[in-house]
Amino acid sequence: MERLLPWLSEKRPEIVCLQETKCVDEAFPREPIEELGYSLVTFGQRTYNGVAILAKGGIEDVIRGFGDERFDDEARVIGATVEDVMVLNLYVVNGQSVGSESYDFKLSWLERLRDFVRERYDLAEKVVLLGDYNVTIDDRDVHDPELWKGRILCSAPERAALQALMAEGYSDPLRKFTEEAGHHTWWDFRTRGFQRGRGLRIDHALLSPPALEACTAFEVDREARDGAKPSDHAPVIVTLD
DNA sequence: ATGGTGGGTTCCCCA
Repeated sequence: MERLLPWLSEKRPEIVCLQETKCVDEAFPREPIEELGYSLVTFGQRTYNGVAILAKGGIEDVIRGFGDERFDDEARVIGATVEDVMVLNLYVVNGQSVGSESYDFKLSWLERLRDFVRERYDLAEKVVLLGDYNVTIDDRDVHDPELWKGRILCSAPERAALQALMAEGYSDPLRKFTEEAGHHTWWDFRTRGFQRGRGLRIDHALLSPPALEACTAFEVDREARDGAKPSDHAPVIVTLD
């Protein structure tokens, strides 16, 4: 909250999606956010996971989870409509390491996400599928592709699962503006990755065709990753006209 | 192949 509130005041985004809130809904600190003119919806649990949507406009048609008991005991999905934009906010399973039980769960989870998206959303609408995907799209998202080759966040099956979602009709807006590598969104605390400039791009905002058409800017707010007690992620800011 | 840092809870787990 010490970092979010000043950031909200400075940037004033229309919609903000949070992941890893690690907080039950009853305990969520709503008032300081509402005082800044935002309404919010949350889907949280103690210690792990948790997602929230904040918006200056009205938040409607809220959904929590996939509606599938195999996945919904972990609070990783919240969706809503804000004006003409349908938002799905995701905290994708990390997967720990390639071949682990958690990794298999991650691949199943991504498959379920694809089915959910196919069932729920109309590609003729402005749809934004965003959040911490815990997957790099390709090697341009990796500071050192040789080092990361085949590892968690970069393995071929994870990327294939993300590609399958994108193949439903959702595009990475960064590639509307540039083909260059970089634009990292996450840096590991353990290796002091941010200080060393060794990051990954694992946070994405995938857009339906009308949303992509309306998209006029893409930015990673690296400043928000700096300073005292930062998140290990930097916010991705996508502008739709 | 390993460990490093950080947060939150419990003396360990997850990222």
